[in-house]
Parts: sequence; structure tokens; C-alpha cells
Amino acid sequence: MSEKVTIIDVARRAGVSKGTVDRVLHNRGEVAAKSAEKVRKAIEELGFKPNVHASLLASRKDQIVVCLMPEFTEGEYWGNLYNGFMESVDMVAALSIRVDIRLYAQYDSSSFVHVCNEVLESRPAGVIIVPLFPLETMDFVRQLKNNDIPYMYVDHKLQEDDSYLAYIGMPLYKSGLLCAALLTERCRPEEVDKVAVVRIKRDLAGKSDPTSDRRAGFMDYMREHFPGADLRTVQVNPHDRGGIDSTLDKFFSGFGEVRYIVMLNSRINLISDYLASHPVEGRRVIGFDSIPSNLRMLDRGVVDILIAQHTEVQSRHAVQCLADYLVMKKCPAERDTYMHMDILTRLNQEYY
Amino acid sequence: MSEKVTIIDVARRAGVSKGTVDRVLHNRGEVAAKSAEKVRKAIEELGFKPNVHASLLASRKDQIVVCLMPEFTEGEYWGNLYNGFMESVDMVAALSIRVDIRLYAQYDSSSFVHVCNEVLESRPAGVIIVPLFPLETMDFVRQLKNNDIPYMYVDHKLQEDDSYLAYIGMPLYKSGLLCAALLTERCRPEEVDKVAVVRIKRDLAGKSDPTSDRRAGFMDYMREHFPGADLRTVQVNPHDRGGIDSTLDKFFSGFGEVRYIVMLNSRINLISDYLASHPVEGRRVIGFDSIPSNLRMLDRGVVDILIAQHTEVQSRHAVQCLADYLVMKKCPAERDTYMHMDILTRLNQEYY
DNA sequence: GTGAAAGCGCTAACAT
DNA sequence: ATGTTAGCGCTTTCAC
Repeated sequence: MSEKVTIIDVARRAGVSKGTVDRVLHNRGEVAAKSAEKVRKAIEELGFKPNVHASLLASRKDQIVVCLMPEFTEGEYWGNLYNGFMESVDMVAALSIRVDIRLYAQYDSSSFVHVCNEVLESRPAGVIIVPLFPLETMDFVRQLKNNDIPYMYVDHKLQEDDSYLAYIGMPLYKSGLLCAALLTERCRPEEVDKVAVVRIKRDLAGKSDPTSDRRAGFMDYMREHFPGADLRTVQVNPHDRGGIDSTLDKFFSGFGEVRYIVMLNSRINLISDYLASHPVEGRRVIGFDSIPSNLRMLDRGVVDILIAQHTEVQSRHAVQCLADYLVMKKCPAERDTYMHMDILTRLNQEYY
Repeated sequence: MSEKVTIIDVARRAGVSKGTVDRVLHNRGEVAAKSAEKVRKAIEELGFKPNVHASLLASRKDQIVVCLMPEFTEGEYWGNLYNGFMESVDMVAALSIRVDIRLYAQYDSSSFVHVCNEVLESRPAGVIIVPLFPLETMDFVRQLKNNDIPYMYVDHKLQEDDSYLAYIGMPLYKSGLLCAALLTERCRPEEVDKVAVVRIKRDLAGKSDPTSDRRAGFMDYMREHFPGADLRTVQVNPHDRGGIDSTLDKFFSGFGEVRYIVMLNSRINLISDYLASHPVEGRRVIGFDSIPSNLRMLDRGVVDILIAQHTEVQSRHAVQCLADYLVMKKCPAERDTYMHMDILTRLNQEYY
């Protein structure tokens, strides 16, 4: 109806053949500068838009989009991201794009490097990275750049890098502010006496701490609004579930009755049992991320609030975005897309 | 790679020609029962999946999806829905689907009927309805059904109808529960003495009250948890902005100092000025929907919480869904899709 | 009822 | 450097 302009029209108008038009369309060279110019002009004047279907039909090669993300076990945070990638498979299949999800070991940078090399060898049309190891990632994206392979970040990005196509994630610092504000909502300064921040022991170096920005936001808010609060940190070991209870027992017996507890990562479920067996009147507990075990804690009333976002929307959107770029060279509206943070309580978590 | 099976393969296997295969594919009759059967068997055995691009290329007709929704003025609730429809235009353009948004007057059922007739005449491939007038809508969908035109509901649906392809919206009753729970969070029963429910005057009958389910949820929660609360309703007239202040003045002077105020529709902005000029210590105000004027009230501290959802996601998703159905006959996973309700406060509304 | 054949708009290999 | 041509997989006349 609207689009009746084909490459034939363009060719005629430019006084060349389809072949030439196609060449400049995909700038695969072999074209005299002046005919290229004529073609471009004709395209412009006619408002020519290539027909995606014809194009995809004729060039019967699928493009491959690689999604590179950490391995995970059932119910972990990364699972949601993974689901988003899976959901996108069908959506872009119609554009002849294959989605190839590659996982690397969360605690092993050499595994990451290994997978990166495999990815490069598979000559993907584009890559989506959920990065954990800054140095190794830097290396990888440099190679992608050299090979003219567009890539995006999801969840985290590298500050030092400026060649990425787009980034989608949560505003981490602000999520820390939000957490602090929700924790202390409607509280008078003197009420907020003791605050416990539970962290997990990190065994490996070389891995960026995903929660450091968030912690900064949290701390800044607390310092500003509740300078008198006694903030203490306790570290639990995720690999020693049995030991967590005693760690916390020791910590809280030294600290006293604490009514403000947060965990700034997705692992609040680790202290679920402890909280359940040590109820405190008027206590507020806030955690992050809508993984199943955390959601269950909302229902049980062990956690009051989860700050989350639709992680699977992020990853799905990323693939869609990259697909659009690959097929029609459409760049995303905003290079850095920050997603809205959701406040989940027992009452509104149901359809999340 | 995976899909190497074409209709030619199917034709060969079934011992017929491409033409016949195509006929059974789109069941346009003119096929002997037994050859049809053979073809179906061949398709099954070969796992044949038609190539969307080839199909769309060959049949160079765009399909039209009509989105039927209320007219609105800048900044109204419906604007978000509209934006979602607009966003979907590009997404499905690649599938040769044109999105045609038709607006009807919010307060005029005859306008609705008129637009419906136009829609029917344009012979759309599918329709998405945001209904306001139950009776007239019932009539319309009956005609759609007669014409084998698939349709979906967004935002609201008709209880009596059972022929729709899918529905996407908010769980209204539950949103009322949530509202009540947030309003009274951490409150002792005796604290919640007086509650004001602000409504808007409805001038027209024949129009379903979109908030009645929500109000039921709200009331049920209050009755159960705060049976002693004095709940009163006041009606303001949206068409007489100037009169709102005095209406409220009168109401509240007869009621006393009220610390719990809700409005169960998107029009909380109507009472924005009154609230700002009549501050009450410890007051909680809750409204619905993330339209700009409401969001501003969060920022100003006039409203504490908005219960919202990404309306534009709903409408966008609906189009996508219908498109998938039209192109590849893929039915939505859930016929009724309830969207998550978001809790918006001053702190997390920014990227919404 | 069914098959043959002519495209749809574009790509890519092959001539020139 | 450029034109020509044979498809890609499916739809749609049009004969038979």
C-alpha cells in the first residue's frame, strides 16, 4: 500500500541495475563512487525501504545472536535473565535470527575466556553480554569491535567501554537509595537505632562486586537521614548453609534486637530460616530480586519488601533490540536504558 | 538449518502439487477429502513449518489490525494505552501487518457504534478492543464472530463474552485489596478511624463503571480488617474543576480530619490542589495509574502511593499477540493475562 | 479437484 | 565496475 518502491524502481531511477543497488545497499564495495552516489540519491528521493521478507527469503542464512551469561542453578537470579533470552527466541525467529545462549562458570574467569573464544569462532552477527569479569570482558569486547560485531550489555556494563551498542539494566545506586528509604519509611530518626546489613562472603577476587554501587546508595541515604543509626555488617557464607544460623546468632547476640535488616543482593533467601525462627516485633526486612525463594519469603511474611525488576524483560528486550539493529539497522532510542524498579510486597507479587 | 522442509517436500510426499498443499494449508476448500488427509499426514510427518517470509512476500497484502479505544486528551489515562499501540506499529510492520488505531468518544455510545461499523467495513484481519459500553460492545463482538474476525480485549473485558481470543488487563478486585492494604499498612485497627473515598460524578448511564470491581476489593478488605472504620464517599465533578475545592471543603468539614484518602480511578490529580492546600499530619493518600499529572503528585508529596501498571506494555503486547496469531496461528499462552500491579512512590517512579 | 506457471522483492553467483 | 540471471518458499491465477 504505502511501500511500493522496490530496488527495481531505485535501479531505474539511478540508471543502474538491481545488482548495483544491492551492492550499495549492503556496501559490499565494487561500485564506482559516482554510481553509488546516484543510487543513494535515488533511494533517498524515492523513500525506498527494503522489504525484509524478500531479503530474508533470498539470503537464506540465519544470523546468530549470542547471549553470553553466567551459569546458574534452578531458582537463582540469573534464571530470570535466561528465561528472557529463551522467550526472545521465537520473537526473532521470524527475522531469521537464531539465538544462541552460552553460559560461563560464575566463579571461573578462565571459563569465561574459553566461552568467549568459542563465541568469536562461531562468527555471530551480534552478541549480548551479561558480564561478571571486567578485565576479561574488556578483552572480549575489544575483539568484537575489531571484528565489527555489535554487542550490548545487560544487567551490568563496563564503565571503561564506549563501543557498545546499548545497555539495559537497573540503576544500581538508586536502588540502594530506594532500599534505604523503604526501610525507614515513616520512621522518626531516633527510631532507627540499629541496622543490619547482611552480605555474603565473596571467595573470589577479579570479579566485580555487583552490589557495591547499590551499597553506596544505601549508605549515603542512611548517613544523610539517619546519621545516628548504628549500621553493622555481617557476612554469611552461601557455601555453608549450616553455618549461617550460628553466624547470625553470634552477630545479633552481640548487637541486640535489630528491627532493620537488609540484604543488598538476591540472596536474602539464605537467611530465611533464621528470620523465621527469630521473629522480632515491628521488624522490617528488605531484599532484592524476584526469584522464587525470595517471593516465598514475602508470602511467609519473613521479608516485607523485595526490590525487583522484570529481569526477563531486560534480556528479552535486549535481543529484540539487537535483532532490529541487525535486520534494519535501527539503533535503540536510548543507548543506556535504565529499568524501573518494582516494589514487591506480599500483596502485589502474585502476577509478577 | 533446522527448517529445510518446504511445501515442495510436503507435496512430493503426499503425491500432490504445491497448489494443493497450499489449499489445505489455508483450508480454502476445493480439495478432495482424501488428498487433504494425505497432505496433513505429510505435514505432520515432515514437521513442516511454513516460511513466514516467503508467505508474506508472495501474498503481498498487508493485514490490518484495528485497535479500538476511547478518545482522550493529552495526559489522560488512555494516552498510555495509545502509546503502546503506537509502539507496536513498527514491531509488526515486519510481519506485513498494519495497525489502525480507531478512537471513539468516551461519553458517547453512538460514536462507539459508528466507529464499530466503520471497522467492520474495513474488513480487518483482527481487532483489539478497549471497551467502555458493554451492550454495544456485545453487539460488535457478535458481528466480529460472525465474520470470523478474531478479537482481543485490553484493559477490560466483557464477562458475558466467551469468544474472545485473549484478554490483557489488571486484576481489578485485587487492585482494590492492594490499595486498602497499602493504605492501612502497619496501622492498628483503632488508628484507622475515618477513611475518605473520592469518586467522580458519572454523567452517563450505559457505561460500565470501570472501578466497581476495584471498589468491591477495597471495601471487602476494609470491612474485614477495619470494621470499625468510618468510610465515607464524596463525589467530585471533573467537568467543574472550580467546584471541586468547595465540594471537598464541605465534605471534610462535616467529616473532620481524615488521614486516609483514596481515589480508585486515575483522576486523583483532580484533588491535587485541595490536598496540597490542606495538609494533614500523617495522612496517607493513594491513587491509581501512572499518568504524568499523577506522577507529579508523588514528587510533590501530595500523594504517597500510586498503584499502576505499564499500560503501554498491555496494549503493545496485545498487538504482538494478535499478530502472532494472524501470521502463525499461535495462540497466547494464557487466554486471560493479568498484569502485575506496580507500587509507585516518590522514590521509584523515575524510570517508569 | 488439481497441477502448472508466473511472480512477490531481493540476493548472490556468474558473466561481461 | 556493472549487468544478468537463477533462485529463495510460497501464493495465486488459470487451464485442464
